[in-house]
Amino acid sequence: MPNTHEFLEQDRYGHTRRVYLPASKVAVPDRANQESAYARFANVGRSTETIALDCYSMAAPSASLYLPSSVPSSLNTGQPMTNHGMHVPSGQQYRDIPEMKYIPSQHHQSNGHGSHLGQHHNPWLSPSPHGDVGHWANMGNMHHQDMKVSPVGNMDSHGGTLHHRPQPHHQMQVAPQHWQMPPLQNLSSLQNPNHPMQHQGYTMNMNGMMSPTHQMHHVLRDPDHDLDPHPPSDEDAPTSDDLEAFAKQFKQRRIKLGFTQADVGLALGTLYGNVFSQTTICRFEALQLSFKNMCKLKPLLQKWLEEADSTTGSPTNIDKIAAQGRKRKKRTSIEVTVKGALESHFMKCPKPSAPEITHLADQLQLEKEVVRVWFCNRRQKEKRMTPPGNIGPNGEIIMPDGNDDSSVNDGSPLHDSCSPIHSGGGGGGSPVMSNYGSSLPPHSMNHSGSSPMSQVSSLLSYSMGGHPHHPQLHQGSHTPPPPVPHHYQLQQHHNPLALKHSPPPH
DNA sequence: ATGCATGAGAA
DNA sequence: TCTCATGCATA
Repeated sequence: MPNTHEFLEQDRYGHTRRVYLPASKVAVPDRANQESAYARFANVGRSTETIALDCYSMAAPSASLYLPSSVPSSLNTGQPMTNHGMHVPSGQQYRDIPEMKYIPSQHHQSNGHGSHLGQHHNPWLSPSPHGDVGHWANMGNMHHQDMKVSPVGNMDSHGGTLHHRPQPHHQMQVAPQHWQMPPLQNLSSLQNPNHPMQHQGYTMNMNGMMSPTHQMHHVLRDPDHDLDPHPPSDEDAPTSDDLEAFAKQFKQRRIKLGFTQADVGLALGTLYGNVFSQTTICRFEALQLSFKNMCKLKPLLQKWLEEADSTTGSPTNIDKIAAQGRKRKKRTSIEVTVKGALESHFMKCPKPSAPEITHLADQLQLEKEVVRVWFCNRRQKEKRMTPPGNIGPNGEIIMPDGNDDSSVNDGSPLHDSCSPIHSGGGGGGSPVMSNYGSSLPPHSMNHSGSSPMSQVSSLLSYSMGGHPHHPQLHQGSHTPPPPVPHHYQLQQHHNPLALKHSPPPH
């Protein structure tokens, strides 16, 4: 194969595969902005809605009957769909680049960023059919009993009430968007429009919506049909590949059908009694959920997809649930520099003790709680983003640096105490995501002016000098990471190319 | 799409 | 007090 490049690709779950790409495809994507951790999926990237819009124009006519909330009125007017006038991120036009995922980095690093390092623990690795995963996966129907959010319970889970619309739902209201007025055709069969409380799903089980006629669809019979070319395992214990494939396909279908992530989340509630947020759907598509979580959601989404696929043209009663009002602590915005310090600290000690947290909080002038939560989230993020083991150029599995804290992500409890805040301890940090992302803004380095800043500075310098065992991309060797300037995470995702630009080992 | 937050359940 | 699933709010 003359003009073909061969790559070893490692999926986020740690599986490797060989990939051949025509040289012509091996080019730097012009979507340098691709920020998803899983940008490798052509469509799994940014601008979901943008894509949706673009795709919408291609959607079957019937799709218009659905008029998802995200579809601009122009559609109704029968105007051609173009990006004009829509919020299409500048210069970012969706193009169906089917295999952007194969654009490798210099180090066979196919993964946007996560690929680094190995972690012992990998929730993503082969789920045991009898383990959690199996449990979830086998839920088949996914009854609410297993869900935290029970059909009824979820109503108040946020301290709010469900406002559902008594009327026949054919107006997916997401907001007062009058332009979307799906035709009533068939509505009658959907449900009794007169049933004020047919809260589908909430007070009963899923299914409070599809008309029998719709349910009859064969699709329901054969879940795998046309969904996943992958074999059977799907329902029982999805493999990481299954999940990956499904997520990808799900997204594509969803988009083609013209639904937004939010639509889906709500529909799930309507259909099966479990409402999910846009966030969750988004994360599912981006494979940013835990393996177990993915397994849990998959059947639901699969079902939804089947329904949606089989009912195109007829309106589902996608009720929107009014945003619940609950007092939530206002989201604190942590300064970049401070974040850098936290990140730095995290590298050395992903699981600081209470006193350490307090100390840190003091230094950074943050609430202790904020710091605590930050670490929790950071750990969580780490788990989600960190693929299992890294695969070297030769295909061998690279384990995390011996030197470090294997506690991270190995499923076992993290070491409780990372050495105190003092330098020296060669980092037990975690091989974290593409810290190659972007370097800290210049200003974060110099000037140590006021309080937190000076503290930050010291923290920074500390970690820098101390060879943050920075982990990322040990591409294929155990060789100690090159002295990289503290690239705190800072948006690894925002610049996938950064990875590609990372200094070659040699 | 993602950062910070909440709350349930487990340790 | 942690992990985990999840979501509001926001970039």
